[in-house]
Amino acid sequence: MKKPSKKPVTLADIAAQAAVTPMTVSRVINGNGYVHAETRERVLRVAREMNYRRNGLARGLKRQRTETVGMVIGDIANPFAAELSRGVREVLEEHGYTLFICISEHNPKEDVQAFNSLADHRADGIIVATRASKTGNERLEELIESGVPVSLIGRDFRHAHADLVTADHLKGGYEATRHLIQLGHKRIGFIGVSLTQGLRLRRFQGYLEALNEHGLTVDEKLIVGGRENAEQMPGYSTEEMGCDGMLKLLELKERPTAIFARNDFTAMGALNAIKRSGLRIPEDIAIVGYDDIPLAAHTSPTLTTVRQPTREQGRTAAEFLLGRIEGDREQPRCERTFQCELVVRESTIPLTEASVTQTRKRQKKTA
Amino acid sequence: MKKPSKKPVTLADIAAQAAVTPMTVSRVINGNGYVHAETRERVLRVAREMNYRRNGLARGLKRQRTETVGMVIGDIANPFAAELSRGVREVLEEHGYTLFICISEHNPKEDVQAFNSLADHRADGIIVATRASKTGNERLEELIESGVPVSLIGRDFRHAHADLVTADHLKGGYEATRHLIQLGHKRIGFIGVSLTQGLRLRRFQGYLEALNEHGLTVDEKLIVGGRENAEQMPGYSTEEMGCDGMLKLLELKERPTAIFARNDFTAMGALNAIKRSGLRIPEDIAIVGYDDIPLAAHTSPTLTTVRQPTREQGRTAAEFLLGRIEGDREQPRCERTFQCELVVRESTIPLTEASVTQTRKRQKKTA
DNA sequence: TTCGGGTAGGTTAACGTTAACAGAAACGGT
DNA sequence: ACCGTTTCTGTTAACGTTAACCTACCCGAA
Repeated sequence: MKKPSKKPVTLADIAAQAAVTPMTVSRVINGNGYVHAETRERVLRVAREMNYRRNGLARGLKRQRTETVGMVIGDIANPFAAELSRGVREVLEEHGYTLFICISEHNPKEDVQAFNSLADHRADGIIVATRASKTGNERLEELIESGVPVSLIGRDFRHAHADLVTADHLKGGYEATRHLIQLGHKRIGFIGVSLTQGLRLRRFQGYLEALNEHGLTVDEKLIVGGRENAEQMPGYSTEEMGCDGMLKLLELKERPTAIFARNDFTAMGALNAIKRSGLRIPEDIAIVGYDDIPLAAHTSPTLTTVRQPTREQGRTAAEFLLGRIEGDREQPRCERTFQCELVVRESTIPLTEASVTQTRKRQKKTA
Repeated sequence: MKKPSKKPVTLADIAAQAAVTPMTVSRVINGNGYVHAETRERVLRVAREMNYRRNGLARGLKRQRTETVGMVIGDIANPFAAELSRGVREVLEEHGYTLFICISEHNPKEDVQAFNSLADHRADGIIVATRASKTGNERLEELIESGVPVSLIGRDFRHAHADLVTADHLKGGYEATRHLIQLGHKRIGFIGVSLTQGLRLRRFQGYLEALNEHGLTVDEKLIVGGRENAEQMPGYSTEEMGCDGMLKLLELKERPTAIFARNDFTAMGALNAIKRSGLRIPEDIAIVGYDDIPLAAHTSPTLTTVRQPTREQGRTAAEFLLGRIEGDREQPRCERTFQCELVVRESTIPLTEASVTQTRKRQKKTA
């Protein structure tokens, strides 16, 4: 006896069928208040039979919270973002919240739209993992000030009432670079930023700092790959950036002996460009990536990279957010910075005199 | 004069401030009905000053639609899913709909939860891009029958009132395999399924069909990699599956001369396992992947693979869904199957007698 | 002058749920 | 027998928005 019901079943429908008031049904569904065992059974049976589903809109409207959290991500295909979202979900689920994800495609306009959508639909809080932008930050500030709980991950933006989770990429970049320096490298290229825009990228600052502290001069020709408008270019992937950037570096008269790439995808692009040119890794050129994506352990050679505790960052951001949602929304900012860890694999080995000479020979051949 | 307002601003607040009724404010905000130009300006000014944001819950409750679409994805880090979601978003945005994404982590239970969350929050429709499962399909059927518009992508499940978009993976798998056969390969391995479970995977069926049609026997020893419970194993990535599977194949007395991998990640895992063992690609072992993810053009050697029109699938699914939402929800199923395309790159070349002998020699050395 | 139609706005009542309160019955202790 | 407490259920009034209906004015045509 199934009806091809058009309108969804409401509490009132169940109430009528079970000969009680909607309020009683509500109590049964939510399991609060006193309801006689017999009544409860009857109501539950009817609800099941009618295939009842609560109306989250009405419920949210009345209760002034939706038990829903929104997360804004720049790029859905990024394993880093994926891992973050797993951490977030783990925590939210434990507390009965649902996660809805919005994608901004690294576009500030879409960023703002995502914030608005989530705010309009009254998500109880928002986790933001997109890169900072002027318009985005402005809108975010308004939201925070209007009382929406916000938790930021790795976004270069601070607000007294928005929590913040980051990893220490300055140190991460520093240690990656120092690792190469300690292996004997003096000409270390960086792929993935333009010199003008790159200063906002912490890991790049770390690179510069390491060079300076070890008395190496920064050679602008060794810094390649950041197209200013790369983010607007659809389909211009970061591995392409790594490949293109590396090719540029290989054309130099004085080639770098080591590469620090902005992230693992860029590193993999560079890695393949190097192989394609007939040079060997790590003997001819060493390479360090960033993020330690799963694939980094499965390239050949496997990739030395910098790992950040990604899932933990997601978990922490979610915990901060829940603290704000269920506690004092006006409480001062919680902030936590995670440490990164250099993971040494096969793509970096000490630079020996032998390999240097060998490189010179090859260079002549190629030229 | 900013107030640290706790409660969000409502139409009534604006109405009071602008000396009109909430209804008039509603008309201004939504731009329908007659409102005097002066009044409109005044209301808009007040709304802006008070930083008004419509309450999507109340609005949705009253209008019985939220202009929101949910999409359920198995794995957020998958470039294929990412591209799908881009296509979906493109279309939705044109029509003023917002996309919320739920992740099921390839877990049927989470799948059902995602369906429920979206239905409870009254998304106007749901796009499902997760793998079929018993519980998932059951719940989906209930939803569809209760009138929720549903559009499926590549899910092995049919319903008279749910639209369906797929690519012809049977043919894709067939052509990938035939390509290898035409290159002269006779021992072609498949990585990524267990024989028992694999029959549901269309591309694997295509593989079997191609072998049969060309008079090659299917050797069970050449089919590896599908752990029955791989999906429940957290952190067991598909590239790991490719690597492990390949290692198993390399141990065989009679090694395959070509590999067809379930997807590009698996192929990359296999590719690196082969390199690590000292064999060459494609001379010693040829390899074909599936999906044509961006990285496939940047491995070394670049990867021969099967491309499916991913973004188009997303777009079509979204168009079907909107047709159902804005048109007749009971209309018969729309169905569209896209064709796949073999993309030949460097990882496959003709198998020559020379390379066969060479392989034999190497095999002796290794052994 | 009357009438039709466009313009400008207000009034009412829902959408589905639940917080808050209220009434009544049942129970246990003195 | 009486009173306080626990159990069970019902009533009312919101939450914020908008569809539907209604009133009133103004303007030009008949």
